[in-house]
Amino acid sequence: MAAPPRPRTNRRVVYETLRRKVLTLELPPGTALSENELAAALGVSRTPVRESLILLADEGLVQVFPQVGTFVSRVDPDRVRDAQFLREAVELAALDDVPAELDPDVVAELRTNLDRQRAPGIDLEEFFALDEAFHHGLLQLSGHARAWSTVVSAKGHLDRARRLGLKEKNTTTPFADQHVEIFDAVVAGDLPRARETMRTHLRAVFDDIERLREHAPELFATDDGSVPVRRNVVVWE
Amino acid sequence: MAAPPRPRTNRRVVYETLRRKVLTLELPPGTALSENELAAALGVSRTPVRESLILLADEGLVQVFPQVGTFVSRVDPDRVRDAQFLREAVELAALDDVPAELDPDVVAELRTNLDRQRAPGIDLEEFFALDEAFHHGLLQLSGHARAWSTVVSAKGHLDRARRLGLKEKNTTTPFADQHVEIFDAVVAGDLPRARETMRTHLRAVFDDIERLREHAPELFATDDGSVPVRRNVVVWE
DNA sequence: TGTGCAGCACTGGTATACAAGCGTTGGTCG
DNA sequence: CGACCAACGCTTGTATACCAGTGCTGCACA
Repeated sequence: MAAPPRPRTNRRVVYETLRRKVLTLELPPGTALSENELAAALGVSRTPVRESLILLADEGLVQVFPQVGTFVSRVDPDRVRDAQFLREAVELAALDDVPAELDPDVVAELRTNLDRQRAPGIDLEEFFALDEAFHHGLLQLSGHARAWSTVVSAKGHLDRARRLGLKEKNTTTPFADQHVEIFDAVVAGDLPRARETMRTHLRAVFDDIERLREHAPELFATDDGSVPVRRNVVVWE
Repeated sequence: MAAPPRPRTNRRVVYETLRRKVLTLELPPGTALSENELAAALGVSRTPVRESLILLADEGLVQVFPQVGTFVSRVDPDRVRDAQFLREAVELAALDDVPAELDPDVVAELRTNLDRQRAPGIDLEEFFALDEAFHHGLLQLSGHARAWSTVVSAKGHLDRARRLGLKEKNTTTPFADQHVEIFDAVVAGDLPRARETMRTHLRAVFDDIERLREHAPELFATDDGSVPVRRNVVVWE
């Protein structure tokens, strides 16, 4: 038995906390993150905070400017495209490897998942969690579950764009329906339909970006090489 | 102009040094890495060393066992498979997006690259660098150059397996020939041949693994959950 | 009133000190 | 001779101190 021990170090806690807040937009793009302030707020020293920020910077979720500051990165449409390309490539390739005999446990899990996705008035974050689990489950069917973690690490910008899109639309129904269609096609062994529906499903994010850039341009990166700067603000003691 | 400043901090230097030594097998799988020893050897403090190790651990190139030690990870055949799957998915998907009109600059670069690959008695590490540049160039042709960095981060185990295979075979010619065939097919617009040759080319690594595991089992991971332990050794002062 | 410059507050990068835990090791006791 | 156990040395995790660099701020001066 090779149970991988995941010690709950402060670094892991801080990393997961910050990553969640960035992805859920609780920390909006452009927010200044001071290592000292974060450390004080989280009740730890700078060390675990700093090490977490380094990992987040490696994922592109934050940007570190030495001697200036650390900032939640703005959503970069180029990175969204890169992540979408990678994700689509992986998920379509996985569909090609789905065996004729499906793992019944995974199939059952996926059915339960899809039912929950269509619960009326579902919370947006809960839908996202189910969405992630659904796509992860599809990769499981093809025996490529472990490749999912790499995709997850790479698609931070993509996830933020999708959240922005869903918040604006305020409905998850079309996506849940597409999930059902993909699932049905996989179960039926209809590979071409599964591929085509998946491709359409994954490319939906592109429909939103341009409109979103008009609504909230401050959340998106520009290519003018500008960098954030510190601002002194009045503090009410 | 958005020139991304890449400050040459100690952390960056240490990270790149360690990563290179792990990938080139100069630091063989299983090697114990002491933060203190590395810091002393590299003439820096523990901080940049430690931060580099955290990044390498995130890539799976080293494993950190709290209060026990840090070790160069053994080549994990499962991870090799995962990375191969991801890489193949990305590179084949990129071939689908190659436009009819190729960027002449990139094409010229690729030609020069291929000539160098076939230089007699080429050094193995130089061949690897050209190999990487070749595949990166193919992604450039399809406009997905940035996705390469994600693939690079994910394929550390794969690269080490390929180096082991090439060291054993002691010839790079077949791979250079495959590169030429892929390139010719792309230039000729023969997508099916490009895809098929690429697939064969990328899957060659599987041919070696089983044989290598017999030759040098200590370089490969096992699934028995065993972890490295420290060994006190006699030192001749 | 406008302008320039010096100081200052804050940043992340690095070095160092301390804490907690594991595994060996060597001695002691049965 | 064998088994246990306590102490030690090394590990990584965390906290803290110091450093160089950056950009704002407010005063001095024209």
